[in-house]
Amino acid sequence: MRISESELEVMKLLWEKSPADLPELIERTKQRRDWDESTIKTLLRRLVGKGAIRRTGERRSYQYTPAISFREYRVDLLRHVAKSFFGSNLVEMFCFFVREEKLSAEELGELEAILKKGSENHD
Amino acid sequence: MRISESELEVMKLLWEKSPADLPELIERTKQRRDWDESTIKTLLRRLVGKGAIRRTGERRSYQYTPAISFREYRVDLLRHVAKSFFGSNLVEMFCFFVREEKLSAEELGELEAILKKGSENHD
DNA sequence: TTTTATAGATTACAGTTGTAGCTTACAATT
DNA sequence: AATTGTAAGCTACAACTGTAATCTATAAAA
Repeated sequence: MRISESELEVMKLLWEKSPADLPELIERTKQRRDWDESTIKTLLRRLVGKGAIRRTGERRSYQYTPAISFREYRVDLLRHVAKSFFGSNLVEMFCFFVREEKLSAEELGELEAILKKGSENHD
Repeated sequence: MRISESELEVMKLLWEKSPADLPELIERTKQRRDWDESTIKTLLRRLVGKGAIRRTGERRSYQYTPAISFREYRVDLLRHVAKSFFGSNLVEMFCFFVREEKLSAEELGELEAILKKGSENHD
């Protein structure tokens, strides 16, 4: 189930806060994109069609909720990237990142701390 | 300059080895995708049009070469993902990854080593 | 009860993508 | 010189995307 760029914008609104109804989504969209209301309606409809969001409640006041969580989505996305561009090798992807992104000393420190905490959960 | 999924397949061939000419690309594509030769020609044409690959040499034996390196492409991609899904916060993206991917102890060790080496380049 | 505002449905339309067929020009072969 | 194989060019066409206008039904307002 592929979610397009524009559709993602709507998903993000819902991930930030849901359920939400149309007026609310229209309102919150205005803060970031200059879309006509129709556009939002179309995107909602397509997302419901794709099964990416669920619609509940009564006609005229439907509530929209994401059907996949932000967490899931991000996990899948990173896995896809890892698979598609790093031969599924997560470590390689990390290395690449550290190497290319020239993280600051603080950032590197933070990461080390994270890793340390991570290892504690193992033997 | 957006490169589509199918186009990426062709880019990957070229990133692995280039310059390459059409017969070679057709041959190498057969190993992974069941595409008609026409499809490859179309994708090449579109990629040249988009400026993603360069064409040199004589008509009838053009050589194709990527115009962006694999490295650049991956950097841009990861930055895009970081920006679009982690508020541009690379560290957060890493954390998420470490947290969600349940890396093995060895992998975590590797990463720590990498980070350590990374910090050495800083003061 | 009539009017009005509007959520949601339907239709639109150009650009992109996935996938491929048909045409042309020319280098190599006969 | 005639034939042929095939890069490269041109055309095709349906599905998906980005973006929106128009229509319809109904809850709220007057």
